[in-house]
Amino acid sequence: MSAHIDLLKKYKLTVTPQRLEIMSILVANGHISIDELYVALKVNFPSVSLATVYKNINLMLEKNFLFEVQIQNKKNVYELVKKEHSHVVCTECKEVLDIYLNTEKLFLEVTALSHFSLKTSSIVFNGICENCQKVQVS
Amino acid sequence: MSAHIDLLKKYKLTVTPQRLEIMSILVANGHISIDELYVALKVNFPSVSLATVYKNINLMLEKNFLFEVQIQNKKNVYELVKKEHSHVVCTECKEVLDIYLNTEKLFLEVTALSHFSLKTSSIVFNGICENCQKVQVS
DNA sequence: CTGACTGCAAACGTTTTGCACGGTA
DNA sequence: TACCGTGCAAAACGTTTGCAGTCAG
Repeated sequence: MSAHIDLLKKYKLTVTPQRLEIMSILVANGHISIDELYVALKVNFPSVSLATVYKNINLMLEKNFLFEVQIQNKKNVYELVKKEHSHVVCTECKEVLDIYLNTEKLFLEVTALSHFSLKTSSIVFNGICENCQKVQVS
Repeated sequence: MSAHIDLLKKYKLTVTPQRLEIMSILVANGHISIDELYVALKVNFPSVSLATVYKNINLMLEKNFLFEVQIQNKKNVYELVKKEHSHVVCTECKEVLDIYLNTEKLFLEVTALSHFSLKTSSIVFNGICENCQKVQVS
């Protein structure tokens, strides 16, 4: 897809087949861990190395092309940078959901309390998703 | 301090000199990384091993005696479990501040949007603290 | 053609493990 | 005394690095 090519160029990243595949996998999955990405990449690039995955992830993080989400009791996951948002994680099945909150008031409150000049936030809620709630009842 | 002894017992942790010292360090520092804790422990226990630090931290996390705070571009820090709260981190000097927010409305909003049964939240704000703001201006 | 990316293997830092010894209850 | 914790050394694990060959621009 040429949209992927344009996006890579916009972020000053050389276009390689591996990178395009990484992008497709990210778009398809939303969030993905290093391991999962490596396994998924192997489908079409059987000889890809883990070093390549790490090098790309790190480069993409530096260029602010990717965002890293840290989750309790779970490996970090990575997603394409988009509008700032929060995450909800199921402690049972580990599913990660994007959630768009209006954090304006929260930022004001924290600024007033801390006197920090705030830049970003990392907000993760932990709970049990609808599906896993049903499983527990039955 | 016997309060520390009682607290360890409450969490079903055997009382040892090393653990009491870990608690004192935690109380004195608020939040601390593994390395910092190891260095601080060595002051009074020069022969303490890093393995002991890890074993204690992991045990205390399991017993919900300690809480792990994950911070972007910084090593994890650990704190004694207390009332749920959020954190503000200075991206310059890496200072970590506790902050008590009323997150009730936020929980309701997220519940409505996600249909998760929420348990906990992990909220970290990143910005520049008062001191570092002054430094930048001058 | 030049610089950047890939894949491999080795190196590195962090965390975990097994074991013998010593301390706690 | 029986169990648990400590310290040491080795092992395991995840991540990074250097290099030679290849690809992108």
